[in-house]
Amino acid sequence: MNAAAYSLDSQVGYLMRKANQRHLAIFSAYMPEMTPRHFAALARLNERGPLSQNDLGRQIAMDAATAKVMVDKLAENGLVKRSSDPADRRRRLIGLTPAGQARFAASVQAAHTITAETLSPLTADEAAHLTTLLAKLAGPETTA
Amino acid sequence: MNAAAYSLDSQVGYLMRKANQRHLAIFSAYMPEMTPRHFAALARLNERGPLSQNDLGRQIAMDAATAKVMVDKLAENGLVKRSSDPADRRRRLIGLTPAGQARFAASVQAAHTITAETLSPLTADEAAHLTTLLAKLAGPETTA
DNA sequence: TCAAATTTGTTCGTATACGAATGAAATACT
DNA sequence: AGTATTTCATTCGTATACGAACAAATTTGA
Repeated sequence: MNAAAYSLDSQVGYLMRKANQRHLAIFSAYMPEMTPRHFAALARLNERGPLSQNDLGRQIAMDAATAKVMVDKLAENGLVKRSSDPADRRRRLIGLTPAGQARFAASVQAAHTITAETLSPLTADEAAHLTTLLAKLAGPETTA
Repeated sequence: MNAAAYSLDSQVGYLMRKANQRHLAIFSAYMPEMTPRHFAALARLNERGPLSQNDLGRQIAMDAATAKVMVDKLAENGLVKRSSDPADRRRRLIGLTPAGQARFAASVQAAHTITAETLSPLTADEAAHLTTLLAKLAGPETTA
């Protein structure tokens, strides 16, 4: 491997960083009041119902410390509420409030637009293929 | 668009975040002494020769403030040196030191391994296709 | 030639992510 | 039952990214 032969612009890692940057810019344009992670949390809670804080974190690929900060913020904004789990006193069950459900429902449209806009340089076939390939790269789905 | 129909696990943004997370873990396992951005800077400088600080930042997709911090650190580690541009007194030309060149040369192998490991869930054809698609998503190449 | 606009690099503030260490509670194992 | 291990949530420290505002230098255009 010759050092001169290394092409930064064709490395997956670099391309993912750039593609993700572009995506984040699109996201923030269409959904300025939330980050992708916040939206992911709402989506997951909407999909699966109340989860413990750590569980929620795992199911949207973030560690416990990060999840805590995020849940704090969502709770501040009234989108989520914590209740204690009678079966396990360590746990704090996180669930959507009505406001949280409403916010999620109101944002789904924008989320679809964001995905579409992000994928807009690709044909429909290419977009579908990319999604499939990324899913393989991303690893298992934490379906728990 | 029904809210219930929204599938987080098939959104490009979410998949890219997860894929990137996995990639970062691999990177840090094979090249613990550097971040992907630091390596990108070395690669770019190796490829194109000395660049002004802001230019370097643009060519590896980071803003001026971030580039400054990174260049400071690379300079601390002796991988890069700043010289003033006689033609433009605002500019600080950033170039690889011999140590920087050596570090880059010594890391190229690991970089290839990182890319290969990141792409390991895919066949060779799939990997090539993914790279092509990501390049389209990432936008233009700042070839300047 | 000279005023206006742009570019360069810097600093500051803010948001974000995560590893590691901790104490409390639950579970596993013997 | 009782000890060891694991899990939950929290806190602290550290690294990172970027927008915005700024002064100095350069370029543009009248």
